[in-house]
Amino acid sequence: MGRPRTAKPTAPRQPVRLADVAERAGVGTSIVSRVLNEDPTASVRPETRERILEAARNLGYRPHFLGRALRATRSTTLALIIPHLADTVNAAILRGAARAAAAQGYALLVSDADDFLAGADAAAPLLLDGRVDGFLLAGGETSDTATRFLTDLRRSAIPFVAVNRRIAGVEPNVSMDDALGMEMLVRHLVELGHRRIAHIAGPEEADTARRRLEGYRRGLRAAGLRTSSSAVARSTLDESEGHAAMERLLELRPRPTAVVVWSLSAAVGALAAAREHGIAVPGDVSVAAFHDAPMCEFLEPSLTTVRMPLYELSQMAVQVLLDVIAGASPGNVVLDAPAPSVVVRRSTGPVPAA
Amino acid sequence: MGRPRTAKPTAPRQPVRLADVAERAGVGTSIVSRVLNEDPTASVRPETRERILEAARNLGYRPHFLGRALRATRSTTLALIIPHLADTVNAAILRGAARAAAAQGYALLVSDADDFLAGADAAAPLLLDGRVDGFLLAGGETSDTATRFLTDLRRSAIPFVAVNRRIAGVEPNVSMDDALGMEMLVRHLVELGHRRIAHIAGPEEADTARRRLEGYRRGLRAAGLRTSSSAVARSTLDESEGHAAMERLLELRPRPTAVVVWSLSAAVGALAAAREHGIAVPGDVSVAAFHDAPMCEFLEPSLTTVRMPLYELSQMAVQVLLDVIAGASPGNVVLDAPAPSVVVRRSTGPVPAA
DNA sequence: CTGTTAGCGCCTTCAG
DNA sequence: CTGAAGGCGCTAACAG
Repeated sequence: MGRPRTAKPTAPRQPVRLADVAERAGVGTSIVSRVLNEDPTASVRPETRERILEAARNLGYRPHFLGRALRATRSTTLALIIPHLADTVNAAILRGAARAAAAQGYALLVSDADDFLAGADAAAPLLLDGRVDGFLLAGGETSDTATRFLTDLRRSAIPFVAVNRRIAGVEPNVSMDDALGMEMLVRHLVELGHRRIAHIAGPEEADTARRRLEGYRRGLRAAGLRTSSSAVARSTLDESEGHAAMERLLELRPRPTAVVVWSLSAAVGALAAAREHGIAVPGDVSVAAFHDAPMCEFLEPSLTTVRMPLYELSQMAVQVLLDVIAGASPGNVVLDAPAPSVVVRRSTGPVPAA
Repeated sequence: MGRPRTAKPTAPRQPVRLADVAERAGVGTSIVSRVLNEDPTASVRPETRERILEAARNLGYRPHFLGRALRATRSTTLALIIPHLADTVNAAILRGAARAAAAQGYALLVSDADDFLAGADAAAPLLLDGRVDGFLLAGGETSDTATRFLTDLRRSAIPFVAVNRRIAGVEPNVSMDDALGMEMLVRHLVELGHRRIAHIAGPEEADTARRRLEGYRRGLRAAGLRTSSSAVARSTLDESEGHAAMERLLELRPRPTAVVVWSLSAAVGALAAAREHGIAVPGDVSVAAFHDAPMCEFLEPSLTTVRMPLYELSQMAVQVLLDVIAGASPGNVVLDAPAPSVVVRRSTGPVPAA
């Protein structure tokens, strides 16, 4: 009776369903549901409860995700849209988010921002149909497709949180004090006696890049240095662009005695450029970079950086997103702990004598 | 009538459902479904079809994922379990998988292997309940929890594919010829005249490490070098371990004139170790690493590597997984295109005179 | 204390 | 050519 149809090749789709447990325990499905979900409002005779639990155990029952999600109109799934997964920084964000989400019982869908937003027609719909309870938007770039996606997203009323990205009208967001981090790096150099401090900045469109540039300028002003004396070269995350930017800065006369770089990867390129041109680091020019990683210790020379609380950032973003999903309307969050810290290594030193 | 209950704070859960479209078009839900899904078996009066399409457009209808998935008992979702997301190699796998999955209309769930397998009690159940159509298992490590998870997985009959990981009984898997890549690296060094070629190998438990070690030995044998003369130091993916391993190798007498390293990150540490000990690369010792990345160009010295088809690997893995889901039983796949290629940079050179 | 019932949103026979 | 109805697996309201 349970499953007729002699031996048709059609296997039961779900090995064991709630109803199977109920039948086995000789009760109705609803108590089974309540017992298994530990519904506190329901009181069940200990004996029945035991029978149910045992039946479930024997049958190896596991609630079917889709059935439950459909019923609850909640998918317990979050999506992270993130660019440049190969970059350490973004990898850290992904890892933090995955962990935080898992800790709260949520699964995490990942989509490459470039693909996702570029092929907005193909990928985006995938996620916009109740598949996901909320979005984490990482990455600082603004593009047409990104904006279009945001419009869709807002219209769809799916909660979202921007991570490390402050864009007018995109709220809430969770970010760090990038400006402060950069300012601290500048201060470190100022304390070493540097006055001509240049900056390899990121693309204008990246708001993290803008905030770091601002921190750089603030650092100069705080030291009483005219920002007009500042030298800024643009780069992307690519090592090769950092390399090219550094070459431009090294041609300036008078030459800067220190360079702060907006990203680790660009700094790797910058170090190489100095080397190739016979410029000693830190003998002739000091170099410092934004964001820390294990690798920094092993570069030549080892690289002074400012370490930012990336992991906490991403944990916090998940938390805020879950709050939004729960109905809260938190404002923007700027993480202030742990504070950025300068990790001094060999790439920065006193101003050269000359 | 459509939605009574005056103005209760309960908003309609789904903005617009199939039924809404049907009502608007003045038809039944079933034709709407067929039209929207372009069911070829159904013939619909062009006029009705038009009315339906227009209604859907006007209302901004989008099929609800959970409803559809429940009905189809398919979630069009894949999960990737992957370790060390911060590592370039794994980032590449993730990216390839995300892209390939998206291209096929699948979403990709990501879970950190360490967390996932460690907290098998917490995270794993999340994915084992119809939430996911198949698993991609990346990473070469074998651990108790990993094995336990595999057992669960097999029992649950959810399709899976191992990526870049060959473990007895875990099939199908999609992998590359790591041994060949390593052998090519050794051959490159042999052609430069090296005879004392050492190896910084990965952990015994990592099967990629084992295969690379095997390739290293094969390379020596092919050159008529006694593998007994080989020197192998163990390391992990950490730069610091690569550093330590290199120091051990540099103490050997006679000292090796070349070192091939099982991973990029370990090689970064190895380069630093040589530098610190005043050993010139490639003047005194040549260094070459497995796997390529943009960064390699900018290290000091720039690093000779072998480039492996990681992107293709991961694309292929998705394809194979989808085949399995579709009912095929493909065997193990070893990717042979594009073939590994040695990228010669400055870290390898002729044998030192002495 | 426990069972019945009514859907969540969709697709798909089966009738008309 | 189109509509009505049933059910994917689960939970929650309402009866007993």
